[in-house]
Amino acid sequence: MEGEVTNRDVAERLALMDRLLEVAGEDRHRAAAYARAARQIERLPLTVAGLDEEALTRIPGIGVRIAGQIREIVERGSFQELDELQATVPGSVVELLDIPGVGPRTLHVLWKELGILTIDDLEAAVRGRRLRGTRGFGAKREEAIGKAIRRYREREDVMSRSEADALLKRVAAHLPGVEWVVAGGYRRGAATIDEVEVVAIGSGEDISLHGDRVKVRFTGTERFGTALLCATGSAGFLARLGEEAGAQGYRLEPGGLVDLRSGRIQTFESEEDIFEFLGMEAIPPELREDRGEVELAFRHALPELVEISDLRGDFHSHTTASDGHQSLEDVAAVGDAMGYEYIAITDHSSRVSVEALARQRAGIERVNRRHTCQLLAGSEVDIRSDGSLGYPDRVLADLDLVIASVHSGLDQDEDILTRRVLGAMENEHVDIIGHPTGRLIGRRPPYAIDLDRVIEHAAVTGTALEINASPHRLDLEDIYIWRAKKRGVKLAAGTDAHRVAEFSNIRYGIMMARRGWCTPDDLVNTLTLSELLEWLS
DNA sequence: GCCGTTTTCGGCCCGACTGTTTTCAGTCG
Repeated sequence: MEGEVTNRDVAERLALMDRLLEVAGEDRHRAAAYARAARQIERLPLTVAGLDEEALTRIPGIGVRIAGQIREIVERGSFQELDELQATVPGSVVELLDIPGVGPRTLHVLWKELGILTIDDLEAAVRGRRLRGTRGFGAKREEAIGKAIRRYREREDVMSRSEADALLKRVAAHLPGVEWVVAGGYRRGAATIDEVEVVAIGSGEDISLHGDRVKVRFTGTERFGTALLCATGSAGFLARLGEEAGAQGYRLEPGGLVDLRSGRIQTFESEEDIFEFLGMEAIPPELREDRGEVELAFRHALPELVEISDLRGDFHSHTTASDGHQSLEDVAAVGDAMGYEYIAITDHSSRVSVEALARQRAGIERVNRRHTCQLLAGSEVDIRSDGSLGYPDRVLADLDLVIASVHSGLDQDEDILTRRVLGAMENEHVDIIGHPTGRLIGRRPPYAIDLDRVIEHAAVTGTALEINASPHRLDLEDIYIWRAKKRGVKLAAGTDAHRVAEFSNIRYGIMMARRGWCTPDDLVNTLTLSELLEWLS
C-alpha cells in the first residue's frame, strides 16, 4: 500500500471480509466478528500500524487470528483469507451491495440461487419477474429493488466536498513548486462539485488530471485576478458582471478587461482590484450565483456574511453511547481546543435507553466541571414512521436541546412525510429539525418533503432548521437556507460529528450558510451560552 | 472468529421498519 496504512484502511479490509463472508453464505457470527473488529480499529485512538500482534490481541474483539491478519494488511494491504474469498466472489456481485435494500443475505440468494452476477442481470430478473416466488421475495420487494436500481443508475456523478479535498491532495503532487489556488464551484462553497478547477501561476499548458475531474489552467501573475475571477464563476454571475462591465465599455476575459474602443487590455493581479476598478464592493465567492449580489455590490450593500470566528458552538454530535467513536471527554476537549462555549451531545434516541440517557446527563455534568466548553444534554430523536417521537414528552422535557430527525419511512409520499416533520415541530420540546431533506450526496436523493411548508411552519413554531455540515449531507442546501432566512426562521449549524476530526467540518456548514446569505444573526450558533439557554427555554 | 467461563462450548448489539415465510428475517442507521 502507498504510504502509511491508516486505521481506516485496515477497518475497510476487515469490513469487506465481513460482507464477503455473508455474501458467500458463511457463518454470520464469524462474519460479524470481522465487522466488530473493523469497528474497534476505527475507534482506536492510536495508529494500528505501530502495534504488534500481542498488543492487537489486547483490543476487545481481536484475537490471535485477526491480529495476524491486521499485521498482514499493514505490511501488504490485504490478507490471504480475504484474497482467497475475493477470488471466489465476482466484483460485480459485490457492487450490488450499493443498491439500497440489497443486503448481504439477499445478495447471497440472488447470486447463488438465481445466478445473478451484475446489475444488468438483476434488472433483467426484475423485469422478467423472476424474483417473486423465490424464498423471501414477493411482488413488493421485487418492485422496490427495481426502483432502487433505477435510482442507483441515475445517481449524479458529482463529488462531495470531501472527495474533492482528497483529489486536491493528489493534485499537489502534480504541481511541485507551483503556486496554485482552487477556483470553480469548490471555491464558491458549493455542496457538490462536478469538476475541480485550479488556477496555477506559470506558463504551462492547461491540463486535465484524474480522468478529467480536475482542470488546471495556467496564468501569469499580472493577470491572476481576472483568471481567478473567470475560473471561479458561476456562469450566471460572470454573465451579469460582464453586462455591467460592458456598460462601462469593457469586455471581461480571463486575460483582463478589454477596452471595447481601443482594444487595449487592462490586467489585474487580484480580484479586489477588478471590483474596485468597476466601482463595486468585492463579492465573496459564496455569493456569486446571480441572485442579486452584483446589483447590491454596486450599491455597497452586500450582507455581512457569517464567519467561522462568529461561532460559539456546535449543535449536533454523537458519542459511543450511540454510533459515535468518541467519549464525552473527547468532545469537551475538542470544544475547548476550538474555543467553543458549548457543544450539544445528541445521540440517537433509538440507541439510547431512557436510563442510559439519564446516566449520560450525569456524565455530562461531571465532564463540564473540567472544561470551559460546556456540553449540552441533548438528543437526536427519531421522528418515527407514524409521526411519533422516539422518546415520550417527559423525557424530552428534561433535555437541554432536542433535534428531531427522520431516519425511516423515507419512501413515504410527500404529504405524509411533510406532516410528520410539521408534527414534530408542534412538540414544544423540539428545538431543531435535523438534516431536513435526508439526502446523502451521490448516494441517496432527498426524501419527498415540501420544504416551503416546513419553513412556513418553522416560522410559526420558532423551530430552527439544521444546516447539517457533514460533507456527505450538507442539508439544508443554500437556496432553502436563503428562503428560511427570509422568513425569519433560525438556522442551526451542526457537524453531526461521530469522531473528533469531524468537528472541523463546521466550515462546510458555514459555507452553506454564507451561500444562503446568512449574517451572524441568522444562526443560533452565534449566541453566547446564556443567550442560547434563553432561546432554548 | 471472539469471548468467557458455571473453561473447551454456546452465544454473539439493537430498535424501527418492511415485507413476507403470518411470527420471522433482512436491512438500515
